[in-house]
Amino acid sequence: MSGLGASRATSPNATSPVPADAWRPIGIEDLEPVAWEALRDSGNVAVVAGPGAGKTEFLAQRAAYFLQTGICPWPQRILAISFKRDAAVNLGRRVAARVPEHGGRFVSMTFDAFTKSLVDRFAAALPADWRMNDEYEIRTATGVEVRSFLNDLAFTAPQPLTREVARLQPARFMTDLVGRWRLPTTIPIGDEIDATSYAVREWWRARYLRPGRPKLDFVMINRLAELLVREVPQLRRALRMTYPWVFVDEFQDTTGAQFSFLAAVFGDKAAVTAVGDTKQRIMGWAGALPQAVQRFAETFDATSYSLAWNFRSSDALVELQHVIASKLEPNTVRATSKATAEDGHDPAALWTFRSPEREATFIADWIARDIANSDRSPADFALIARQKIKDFEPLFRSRLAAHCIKLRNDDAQVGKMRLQDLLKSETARLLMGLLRLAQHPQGLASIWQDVSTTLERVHGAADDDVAQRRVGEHLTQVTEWLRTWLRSHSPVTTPAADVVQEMLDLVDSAALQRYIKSAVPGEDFSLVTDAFAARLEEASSSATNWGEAFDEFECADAVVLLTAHRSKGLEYHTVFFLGIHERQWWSYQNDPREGTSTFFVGLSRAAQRLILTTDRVDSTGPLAALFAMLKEAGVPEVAQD
DNA sequence: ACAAAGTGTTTTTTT
DNA sequence: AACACTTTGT
Repeated sequence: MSGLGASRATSPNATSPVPADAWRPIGIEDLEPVAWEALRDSGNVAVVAGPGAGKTEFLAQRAAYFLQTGICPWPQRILAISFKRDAAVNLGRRVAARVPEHGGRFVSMTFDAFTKSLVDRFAAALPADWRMNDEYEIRTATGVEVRSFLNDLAFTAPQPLTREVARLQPARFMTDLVGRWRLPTTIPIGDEIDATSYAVREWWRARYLRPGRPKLDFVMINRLAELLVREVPQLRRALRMTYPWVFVDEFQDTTGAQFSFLAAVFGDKAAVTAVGDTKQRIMGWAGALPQAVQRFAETFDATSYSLAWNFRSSDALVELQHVIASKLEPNTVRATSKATAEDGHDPAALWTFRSPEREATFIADWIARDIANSDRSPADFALIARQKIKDFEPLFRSRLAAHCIKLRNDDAQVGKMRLQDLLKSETARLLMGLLRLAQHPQGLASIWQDVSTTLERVHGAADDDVAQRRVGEHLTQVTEWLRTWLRSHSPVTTPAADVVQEMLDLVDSAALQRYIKSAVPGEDFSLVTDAFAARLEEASSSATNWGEAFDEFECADAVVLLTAHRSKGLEYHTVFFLGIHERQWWSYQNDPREGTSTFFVGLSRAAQRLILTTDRVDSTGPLAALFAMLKEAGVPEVAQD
């Protein structure tokens, strides 16, 4: 079997292996002693690591170690699985930068991309009862669809099951029931044992096992992939041979379906490295297993390692984080801060305000003053809230604008996308790169590099000098044309859609679309270009020149406003955690564990300063536990009115 | 026609 | 908890 990986591997004699004990980390000073142990452990490994421990960096170094020492010899590969596309791309890039000569043997993709690729390639090998009669379509069932399905089923279910079927929870149906149901090789007719199996089988009948196009969502694709690897031993063997090493990032977010898939493919014979932090599990409502990391260690008989260094936060903030971490996991070891401590300011405070307006004004003034008195820039500050980011945006935008400081709402809806996703998409990066090159007459080397690398891939010129030169010349021309075009069009009067169209006319947009489809599957080309146009329209409406419009589009140097969920994995010098009150944290009492984790994730983004805000410190209300933790950590309360 | 009562949503990922 | 939206009752 060939071509299981996404990219081609480099030839075997590109480099000679480095002896294992002579190997040194690349691009970083050193690793902590426990990380060294975990890195050298070639079995199943569970790495537990808190905020700022450098989980992704650890995986990148472990990959470099395996590839350079020949522990993972050519042509074998490492498979890295992440949950978010963005995380998969970041990890892939990091490894490619560390070990370019082996980059092709590090395959980094999302869980869903991996399972879908298996179903797409090997659907013909599915057992007869599960064979697809037509091309499937991806349709995620809405809550309403699931609810009405279960409602109807309660009436049609056989007598002894009706009561139980009626009691099934629609919200948990897909993740917990469909997700954990292993598809039987042959579908039994009648004789249902229990309500769950009956309901799930009927779900498959209604969406998949029926005439017409099957409707699948990612949970169902996962189940088909699990059935494939369970039923087709050759496929299982091929996967294990191709990928003797498997990395899974953010393991605490693993769902039941994903866990059982991993066990089915790599349960033995492959060495799986799971990295995660149970204390940062904030996706439980989306089906994340409660004890995924612990279960992994047990099921895969993995050796556990706990990283204890924190490269992000000052010692005082690590101490504060430890108080909350201990509530989530009583045996947590206090991390050691490896961040350079700054002095001159208090590490943490809880501010109370009488009104949202006063809060926004005070904080905007405070940020402006802090920037004026330091070498910090707006991008060093983040405003984090639990939810309803929309409510904060106008207030803070206007107050910050008074000091000429921009605000970027990463949670904002742009067309059919979120701003954070748009700014990170491959297509948007390329389009903005082209505009920037056209804008700057002398050109920016890094942007040129970025754009031309992408265009080389678009035109399949990666290993061909002549074709590369042609792409380079073409880019010079495109840049010139675009520059002339922009000169003759004003940002205020030109519809942004025309700018996008002009660019797509200048580059080979068909080739670009094909490239995007193969390189970043899941990135919907027209969705991104529409969102790009919408954002550019907004950004250019008040701009006096194109440069200003592009700055406004990217908002690279701006105070960032985002949800605690969206802030996961990010860090800022100063974090304002807004709205520690019941209106934002109404769901806290439904699930205090997950609520505390969300709190922990948000506040652990801060490197040097953390300021929490509320309207009233209510030490007896529903959020008493949160305020008590802050009190225990010695966070001073300051009434700012 | 309008008010009262009921329901859904909020945090979000994946091709 | 608080809001937006829909259904029901007079």
